[in-house]
Amino acid sequence: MANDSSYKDKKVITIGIVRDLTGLSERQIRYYEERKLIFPERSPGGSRKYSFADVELLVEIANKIEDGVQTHEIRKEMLRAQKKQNQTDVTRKMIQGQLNAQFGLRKGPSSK
Amino acid sequence: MANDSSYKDKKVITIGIVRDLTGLSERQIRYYEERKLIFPERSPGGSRKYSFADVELLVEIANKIEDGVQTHEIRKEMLRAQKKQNQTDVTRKMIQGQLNAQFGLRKGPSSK
DNA sequence: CGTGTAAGGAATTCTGACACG
DNA sequence: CGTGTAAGGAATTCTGACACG
Repeated sequence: MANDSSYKDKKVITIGIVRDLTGLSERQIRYYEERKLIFPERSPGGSRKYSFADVELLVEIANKIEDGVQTHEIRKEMLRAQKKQNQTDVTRKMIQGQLNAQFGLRKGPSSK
Repeated sequence: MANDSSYKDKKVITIGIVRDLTGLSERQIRYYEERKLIFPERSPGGSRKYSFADVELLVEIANKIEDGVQTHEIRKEMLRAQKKQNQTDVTRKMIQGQLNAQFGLRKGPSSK
C-alpha cells in the first residue's frame, strides 16, 4: 500500500555527482538549498546526499530560473503543488475509509 | 526497444554510501572488485562510483562468502549466468529477425 | 583466502565571505 | 538576486603493504 520507495527517492548521491548529472555548479546546487527549494540529507561528516528525484527537481528549478522566475516564486509554486498533493492524499484516504466502512474490504478482523 | 537504463544501473554512489547501504567494510567492497566480482566506474579523480544494482550484487556476494563460497567460485557462477543471459539475448534477436523476415513487422520502409 | 589496520597523499566537500550587477 | 571565486579546514577516498590465519 506504501509507495515504491525504491531507488528514485533514496538519498545516496554526493554533490559532485549531482554536478556532473545536472551540469549545474556546486554553488548553484547549494544556493537552491539555501532558498529552500531542495532538501538533501547529510552524511555523519556533513556531506550532502541527494536522490535521483532531487536531481530531476534541480534541473526543473534551473530551467525556471533561466526563464527569469525567482527562487521565491519557485518556492511558492512548489508549496502549492505540495498542498494539492496533500489534499489528493487526504481525499483518497477519506474515500478509502468510506469504502471500508460500507463494505469492510480487507484488513477486517479476519481470524480469531 | 532498449532497456530501462533509468536509475538502477547508473553509477552514482560513492563507496562510503555503499558501505552504509550494505553494511560491508570498504575493504571488502574493494576486495570484491580486485577479484573481478564488481565493476564500479571512476570519477575523474579516481573515486569509485557504484549503481544500485551493484549494491544489490554486493549483498549477494557477501552472502555467498558467508556460506563459504570462494570468490573464484562466485566469479565462475557469475560468468555462467552472464553467458546464459547472452544466449537468451541472441535467441530473442534471432527469433525477432525471423519474424521480421517472414512478416516484415514495423521498421520496414514505411513512407517515401 | 578474506579481512583489518596504520600510513601518507590526493580528491572531495564544507562554510563564510567578498565581488558583481 | 543569482552566481563565481579564493581560503582554510575537515571528511572522504585511494593505493600498497603488513598482519593473521
